[in-house]
Amino acid sequence: MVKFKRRESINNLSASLENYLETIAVLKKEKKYARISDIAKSLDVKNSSVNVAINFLTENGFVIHKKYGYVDLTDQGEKIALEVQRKHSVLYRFLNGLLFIDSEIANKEACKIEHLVNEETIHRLERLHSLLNKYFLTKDEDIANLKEYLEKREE
Amino acid sequence: MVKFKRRESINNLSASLENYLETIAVLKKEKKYARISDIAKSLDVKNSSVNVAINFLTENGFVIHKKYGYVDLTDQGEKIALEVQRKHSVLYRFLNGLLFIDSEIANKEACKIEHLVNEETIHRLERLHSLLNKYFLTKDEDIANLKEYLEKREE
DNA sequence: AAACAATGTTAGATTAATATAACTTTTTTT
DNA sequence: AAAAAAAGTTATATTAATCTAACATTGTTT
Repeated sequence: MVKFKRRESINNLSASLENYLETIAVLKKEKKYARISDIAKSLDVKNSSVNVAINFLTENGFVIHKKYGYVDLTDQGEKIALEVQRKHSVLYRFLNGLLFIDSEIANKEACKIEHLVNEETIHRLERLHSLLNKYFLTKDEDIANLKEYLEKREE
Repeated sequence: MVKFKRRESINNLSASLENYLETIAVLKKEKKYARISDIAKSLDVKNSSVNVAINFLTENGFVIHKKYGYVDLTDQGEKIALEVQRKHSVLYRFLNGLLFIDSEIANKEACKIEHLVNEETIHRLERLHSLLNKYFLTKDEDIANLKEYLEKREE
């Protein structure tokens, strides 16, 4: 059994630990609570792995968890979960809604990128997307043309 | 001493191993050859770490290296190095040249993202960038306006 | 060519993240 | 309420990637 330690990423948490927080937030929204096994199922890892991570997150003030009980986020944990969710959402919408990347792939890529880009980058990506939507993609025709252009390979 | 194994990422190589290949390609372009210690310096890791990685890459046909000699890429290794370099370049130009992210940060983010996005995503990002350059960012004024818009926080 | 410096290699240790397997607690079923 | 199932916990093992430290080889200087 190895203890987790803090690492890179904005809040000093590893991608893996950020994922645990994000997943707890999603589960809480979906079913009002998050159990160890729910988290394990969502992330496709074993209960024991979740346990180790949750112990670390508990000891460091990101989640609340007493033995055999539900897992909850502290304010600090929730703040990070929300930040990661926002990054995911902006990235997903950019990839799927503007670049027309297949939704499953867009989701997977967003999942990975969300842990390693700065908030400022996300902000500017979001601004670019909304600027284009507002001024250059007002008609269905514009959108169809963009899609066609992006998919083209030759030239 | 632990053996490397193949993992995710397009070509089935981990981000770390892709980085070694990319670095070798860069060094070869810069100084015509790549030594273990050059690679270590570039990646800010120790010689011994480079050695372990290079042994794995040699055994699996990505690089050529005999004891105490220079490191070279096989065709297979070079192919991957070029792909990663292309991803880096598209990502960097998008982040720095279109989103106006500070060049050092843009470079760091490109370095991380380059190992986990599909070629198709890179292609579309490049197409979007060149489309915008061609039709909507022809005057210096347009570019300045975009920069201002992207940086804005309110509203 | 001997001495020294630089570079490269190897073995073993460490870290983060995961898994397996045995065990405990809680929940559900009968 | 006893038995069975489900969920949670713990210890130990494994993997990728790195490090330290000892050692070997090569290159450079005198």
